Amino acid sequence: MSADAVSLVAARFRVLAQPLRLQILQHLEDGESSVTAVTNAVNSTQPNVSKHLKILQDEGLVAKRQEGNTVYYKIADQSVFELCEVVCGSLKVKFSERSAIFG
Amino acid sequence: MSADAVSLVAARFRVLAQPLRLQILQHLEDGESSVTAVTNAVNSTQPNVSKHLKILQDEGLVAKRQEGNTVYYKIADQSVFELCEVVCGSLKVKFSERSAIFG
DNA sequence: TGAGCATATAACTATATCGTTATATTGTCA
DNA sequence: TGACAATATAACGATATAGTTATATGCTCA
Repeated sequence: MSADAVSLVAARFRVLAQPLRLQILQHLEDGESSVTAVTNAVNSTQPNVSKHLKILQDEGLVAKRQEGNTVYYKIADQSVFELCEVVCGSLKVKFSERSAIFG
Repeated sequence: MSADAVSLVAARFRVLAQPLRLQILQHLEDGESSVTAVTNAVNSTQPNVSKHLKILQDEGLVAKRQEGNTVYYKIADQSVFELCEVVCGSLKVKFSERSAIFG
């Protein structure tokens, strides 16, 4: 993998390296949702959620659709959930190994 | 996924969200390597590489072995490469879609 | 048209992270 | 033992990011 490719991969990971953004993605997994609905679901403020949604959109992970004056966001890239599953599997191993150290 | 789990998953992504750390992992994919060898391979400084290796080890992604006064690191979690492949596939789609916008 | 709602943006603060330089630690070997 | 080599740690400066508050934009409907 070239240095440029490595940077882009790192950038993708950085977008995912935020608990709130993961929560937003998790919420959107249930289907498209307005900004207000997302805000309530993740228990944050509207401007903060709006900013995070923009970051997710720039990365191509979500897409938006406007209807009247409300904007609906939805998942645009299912790979996110595949990534989370791989990480969860790895973390499960990691912590069970460390737990085993104490018998 | 619980809020605690989300935080741990985000932390894993954060560790991977660093070009230099990805380069280090990429180098270690070829087999175990001393700190000096890694330092040369990724073209950085010894203290910087040492610090990044510690972060990778704390996350369980690499393991170390000491022999004399040189320390050898190796990959301890192959899931890293699976993650990179998934991301690469996703980025390929993302950029080809954006490229298509311009015909 | 103008009031009100939904969303986006701007400005700011606080915190975290990267890389560097300097130094400590630990092991080898003459 | 003492000098040197390999690695780790400490301290620091610079940059980036998250969250907040305030405000702007844009749509709807009375």
